[in-house]
Amino acid sequence: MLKEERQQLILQKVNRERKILSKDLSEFLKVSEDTVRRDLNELAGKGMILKVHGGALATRQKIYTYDEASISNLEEKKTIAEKAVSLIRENHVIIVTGGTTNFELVSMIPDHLSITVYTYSLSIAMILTEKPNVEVLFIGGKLLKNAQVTVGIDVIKALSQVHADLCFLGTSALSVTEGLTEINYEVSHVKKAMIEASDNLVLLCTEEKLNMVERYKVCPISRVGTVVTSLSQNTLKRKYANFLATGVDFI
Amino acid sequence: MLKEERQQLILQKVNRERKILSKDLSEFLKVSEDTVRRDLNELAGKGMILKVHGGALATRQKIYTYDEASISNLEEKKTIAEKAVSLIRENHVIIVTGGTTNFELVSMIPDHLSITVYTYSLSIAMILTEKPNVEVLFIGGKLLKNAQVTVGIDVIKALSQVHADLCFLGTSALSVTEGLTEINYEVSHVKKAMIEASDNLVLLCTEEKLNMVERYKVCPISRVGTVVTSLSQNTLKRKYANFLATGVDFI
DNA sequence: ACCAAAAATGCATAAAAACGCAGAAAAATG
DNA sequence: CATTTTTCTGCGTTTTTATGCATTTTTGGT
Repeated sequence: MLKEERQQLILQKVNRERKILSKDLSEFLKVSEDTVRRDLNELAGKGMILKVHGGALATRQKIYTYDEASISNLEEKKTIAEKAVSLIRENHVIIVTGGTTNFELVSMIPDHLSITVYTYSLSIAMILTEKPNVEVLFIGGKLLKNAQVTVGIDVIKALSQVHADLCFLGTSALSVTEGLTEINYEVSHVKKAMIEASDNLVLLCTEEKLNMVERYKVCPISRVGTVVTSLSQNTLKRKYANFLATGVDFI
Repeated sequence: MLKEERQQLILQKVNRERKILSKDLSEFLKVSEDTVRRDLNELAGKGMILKVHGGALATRQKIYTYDEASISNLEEKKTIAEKAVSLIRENHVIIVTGGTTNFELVSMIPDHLSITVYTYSLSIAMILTEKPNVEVLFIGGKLLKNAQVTVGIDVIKALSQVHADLCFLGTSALSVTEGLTEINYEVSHVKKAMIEASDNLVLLCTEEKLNMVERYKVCPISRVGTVVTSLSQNTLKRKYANFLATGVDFI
């Protein structure tokens, strides 16, 4: 690997994750920590990163992909993503919505895994360009500016032509009685279409979304195949027995 | 093999594979590494590649963020973008391809301007989410990972339903005899469809792309409405009279 | 203040680049 | 057409660069 190539990778990783350890870089790039340090020194010399003891920090503040430092409950979301990624099998066709939990999910897809991903989120698509064996199909339509996802009739029509094994939905709110609900009207329709297009529905759900209800209905809880949370089975039994009683698979 | 011929091959290979080793080039071209290095030095002198220890990298990198530091010929591109943005009128429907020059163009769209933009580039779409009065329609399809644009039959089909006032195309290569040509086969097809969908074709073209030819034909020069360069009319007359003779409007 | 981890330093080695040169080929010149 | 000049290319030599390892120094936490 060329030195500049390596430095580009470092820069990319630092800017994405806000911070990075020399040790991790050394392992990731398969070079000695010495070399990593030299690279970090050069990049820091150009002001492209901030070198600190043990690694480096990003200097750039404005980034368009998600900035992990600004994701709330990052650890919880990483736990969820880790569980969720284990549901994906070689050659699967999956649909992924937007949101920070799904962002962690696609970041964790291993390099060797060959799958096809449909998505309507710009940031998710960007991350996926780095996965060598993932075929990405972007669902076009009207761009919703705040969420950076496409919506509208074009999206629904495109989804009607799709057949996926799994659908990973970010969750706005989940309740036993109202099922899955959504803040945004247009997004609720797109999610319905995504569910229609998939054999199996997986919800990525942080604890704060449980027992919540939003304005627009997406689907009843019976339609959900699997809910992925960061909670242990014990905690679930203790605090969320009402969900377990619905028969939906919680992992 | 002619020197020029060899350098064309190098350029192609670098742009296609993003990086290349001198050693591999030497073997591939059946010349000494010395000669390869001399070629790389010449190309790097013209800013067409980035020469590094062990080989070379493409100057055209992925744009993840609005990181102006990594854009080559930034000033030239800003000049071009400034001229180009003045062609846009209130309520226009425009199509924009990818590339760094278009990136500058959309960045310069004033906040008050109400227009509709079709694009197939993730980075362009991301920038446009910041423009309050721009309606963005993203053209979905298979994602080309290095360029971060969508291609394929879905893109062509979607474009067949579009009617735009203006089409701003980034330019890979422009010559009087071969017209507009493109490095990537799939992109060449998408560009054809974009041209079909528009009343008026505008090329954003840095000087280094003039009198160059790539493998895949997009359209003859007669189909081009306006070419936007950073050059003055005087310079154009002096150095590029052959283009002016075609009757195409150069600004 | 002590200790483990991280960083700097010096050194060795291999790879790549630069340099100078020479011969062959191509282009220019009279 | 002959010959002079220029360009192109490869080779041997020297210089520079990149990288890892061993050793010493610094740092930050407890």
